[in-house]
Amino acid sequence: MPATTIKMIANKLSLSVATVSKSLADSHEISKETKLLVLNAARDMGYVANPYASSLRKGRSKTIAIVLPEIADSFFAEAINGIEEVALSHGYHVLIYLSHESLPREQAIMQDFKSGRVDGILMSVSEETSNVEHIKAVMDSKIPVVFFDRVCEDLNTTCVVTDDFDSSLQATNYLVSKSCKKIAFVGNSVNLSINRNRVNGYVSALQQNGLQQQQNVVICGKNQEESYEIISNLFKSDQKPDGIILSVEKLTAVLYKVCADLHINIPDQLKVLTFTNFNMAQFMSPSLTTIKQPAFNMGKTAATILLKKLSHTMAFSEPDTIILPSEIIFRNSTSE
Amino acid sequence: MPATTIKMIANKLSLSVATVSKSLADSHEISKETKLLVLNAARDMGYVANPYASSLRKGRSKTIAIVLPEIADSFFAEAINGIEEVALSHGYHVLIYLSHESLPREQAIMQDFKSGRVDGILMSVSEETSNVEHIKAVMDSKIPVVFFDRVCEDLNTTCVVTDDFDSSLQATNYLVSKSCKKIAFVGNSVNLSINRNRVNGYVSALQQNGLQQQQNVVICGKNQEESYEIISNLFKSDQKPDGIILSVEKLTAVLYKVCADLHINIPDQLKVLTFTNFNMAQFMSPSLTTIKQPAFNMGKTAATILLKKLSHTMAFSEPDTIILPSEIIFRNSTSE
DNA sequence: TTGAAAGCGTTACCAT
DNA sequence: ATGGTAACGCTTTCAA
Repeated sequence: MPATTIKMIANKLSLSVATVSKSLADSHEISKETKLLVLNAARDMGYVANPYASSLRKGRSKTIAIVLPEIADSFFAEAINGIEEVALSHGYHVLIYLSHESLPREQAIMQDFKSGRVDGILMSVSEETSNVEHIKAVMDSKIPVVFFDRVCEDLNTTCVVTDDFDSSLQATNYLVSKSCKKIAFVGNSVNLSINRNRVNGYVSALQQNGLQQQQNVVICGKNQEESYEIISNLFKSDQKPDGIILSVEKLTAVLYKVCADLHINIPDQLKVLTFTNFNMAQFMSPSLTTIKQPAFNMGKTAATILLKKLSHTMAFSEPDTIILPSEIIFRNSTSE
Repeated sequence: MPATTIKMIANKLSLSVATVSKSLADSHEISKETKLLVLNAARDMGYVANPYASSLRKGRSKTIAIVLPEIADSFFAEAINGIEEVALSHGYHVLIYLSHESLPREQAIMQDFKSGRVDGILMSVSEETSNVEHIKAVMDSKIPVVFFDRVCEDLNTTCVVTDDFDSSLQATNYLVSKSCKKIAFVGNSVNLSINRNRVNGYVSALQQNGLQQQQNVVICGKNQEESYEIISNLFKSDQKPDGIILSVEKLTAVLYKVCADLHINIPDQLKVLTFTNFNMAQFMSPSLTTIKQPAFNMGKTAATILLKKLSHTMAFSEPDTIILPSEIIFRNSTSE
């Protein structure tokens, strides 16, 4: 059964394709009666417009892309939910691309976008993304990009972020108030502004408390095994921490495992908190103190802004940073 | 900067568009020298083919759709990973659609596919999907559908599932061996074959152990709050269970909360296990016994089969059921 | 080996 | 209010 086309409807009703097309678009040039006729025929014949013909002709696709480092992370999963909700309600389709934290992969993905496949892009950059030429190139070809969470601050477009510096500062201060003296910060490399902000918040808090000598920023490994080694070595050094801030959700499992294996009691010997959205944190053993990002809302906000740019009710590259607050949820991993 | 077209390359090289098009497609009709010329020019000019023009002309889009109930579930997130890997490596693009467990929404999504937007569909049906006409209609329009996890068995196409019946049976037997006498099964409505299989496995195990009188299948609510009520009422009835099998990842948090609130000790007073992929189960309190589906592999397998159908190396609607085994991981929530 | 031209299904301009 | 037709950028057939 081949798809119904405008031409087939036109033939059936002895109308021109132009008239049918305009009727379907609910143009005011067309009489009420004709419109009704066309709409009914279209319904009866199961007509659905060919999006490729339409996109080709109109020069836009009603499609946006989400480019993410990964998906098995509760933050990104929730963010996609928010994005999808907005996209759907505006009749947009969503293509998803995973960079898997690889710059070459991200570059290849962006290269494809020069084709005009998507009208706009929502993006959280990969861990390796220090060079941003591939992103700039796409923006130069007039395709708006809105960053969320992992942003490129120097790229002159809208960024939707959370208050990483403040959260990190507040979290560190909290650990200090719980009498931690040697607090380590474990995260990804500081390529990304998000990580720099978190590290800076941590460092500032240490300074405020005269603990700058104890500063200890640890970069985790490429995989769970490497991270396990790195973290477990932490406890064998003379820098042995009594508090840890994790900047990566996945490290939580690793750290809990290290502690189990080395018989380190949380929170007695070590206080732990994690940047994560993960809603079962409350049922972990011990329950995990978290800095919870407004993931759904960040996705929703970023998508709303992108669509606003696409509808030209907002300047193409209006640079702007929107900060949605995270929430620190205190649980047992930080209180004895 | 408008996108480069074949025509622009043709003009620059004083060649015809036909020649350029064939060169880019690496056709044997074209001489080595010309090809090289074209390829270099294309590279220099930053040419990327317009996918909409190409799709319109060729009648296929090199795009597939994933239709899912939700994304904030570790199973689906992992499955998407598997799908994306296969799609990418074959040059396919992935559109994502969330039904949010709503049949009307799923119907609207499927309706759109009649447009030819995608070449094929990977699908896990919504909770409400008892009527499957909308899916049949798409299949009738020659767009292959491959189901994974939440399948429609009577729809005459390939399904990728896990051994739900066996896992459920084995899990139930295990609880019996741990001296549970009143085992409840809490899940979604039995619309879906996946849920029926799990329930049937549970019932069979009860029968094998002469416990059929204690059969107790509970349908959870639409949201966390409703589920909380339903589950907490369970413990106030005379059917008060000493073992629970959860068929839905999200219910784990709810059940743990109920137990905390009602001061029910897991595993002493109640043994619990959950169908989930969730990799932090080992760090929950108590650590959670899980039936872990091969999510990544299921996604990968389903995608591979779909692409095989698309490349016509496999019959369009070759019905087949591929069963990948789940793994039961025994932890403290089921052993005192 | 290369090129001209038709056509994919739609939209939009210009007539009528 | 309706219709003819060109054009979007590409692929493919056929001719040179």
